[in-house]
Amino acid sequence: MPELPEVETTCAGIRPAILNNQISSLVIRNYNFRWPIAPELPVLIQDMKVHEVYRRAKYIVLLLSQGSLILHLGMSGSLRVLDSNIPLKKHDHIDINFIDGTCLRLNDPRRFGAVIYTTEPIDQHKLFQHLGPEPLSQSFDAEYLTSYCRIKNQNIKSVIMNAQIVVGVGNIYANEALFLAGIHPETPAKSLTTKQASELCNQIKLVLITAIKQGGTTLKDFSSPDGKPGYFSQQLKVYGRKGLPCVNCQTLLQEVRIQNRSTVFCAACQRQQSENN
DNA sequence: AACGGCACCTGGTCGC
DNA sequence: TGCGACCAGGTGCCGT
Repeated sequence: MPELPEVETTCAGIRPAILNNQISSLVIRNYNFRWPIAPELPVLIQDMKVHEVYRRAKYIVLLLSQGSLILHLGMSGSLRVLDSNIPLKKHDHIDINFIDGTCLRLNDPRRFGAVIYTTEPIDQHKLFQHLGPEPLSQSFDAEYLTSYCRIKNQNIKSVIMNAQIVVGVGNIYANEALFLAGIHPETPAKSLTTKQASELCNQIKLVLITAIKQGGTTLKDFSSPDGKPGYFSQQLKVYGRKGLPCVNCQTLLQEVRIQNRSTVFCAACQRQQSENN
């Protein structure tokens, strides 16, 4: 479910309810996430105040009075802000309760997500220290992307999905950005022209910004913390459209698997390059 | 060192 | 209708 725009939407949705709020209790109904949740976590964060709520890559970070709580939604996680007396749904595994009666409830059917407490500075945490720049930051630009393309023996899709190079570009938006930039996903990164890298960089930013404005992409059952769906799915041009006509040229869209992920493209609009730069 | 593939889970869909 | 096979938005880690 959640790629960067979904996490951003979630972050913005929960912030007003929990910023400067004080945690009264933590209820864990299932400890078995990607990494087992520390049994002492409720004691550790009880009575702490939330001083900041922000996103880094696809992680949501709650900066507390002491230390930070790191949340990751994995493939199927979602957070809702509600009253703590609202009945539980299936897979509601964790409640963070606040003194004003607010409850931040984590639902995650597949439990690929994570809940981690750390007292380290976030950037030094093991999960964060090798992360590349944010795609919407100025440090992610054509020159930067080109420099990585030159040294990687991989196709371009794998490069833009590599979190050490740039964070937050998941499968859906990788597919979309490559289509919008007119680049075949299997193009060797090394053969990208400067112009193509520049176009790709711009389209990655554009598609993410557009999706954030629309509240993310609703596939299956993603919804933001207030329960509203995202509307970006209506604008997907290639993802999930294998065999359907290209929105530009009507050529039937093809699918290949890259790193075992569904990769849909238009063979006419995204031609493999035969000549190098 | 760098890369490809696996693993972690549940649930939805598709074909028989 | 039922059952099994297969697929899904992420990503750290393992083996090669």
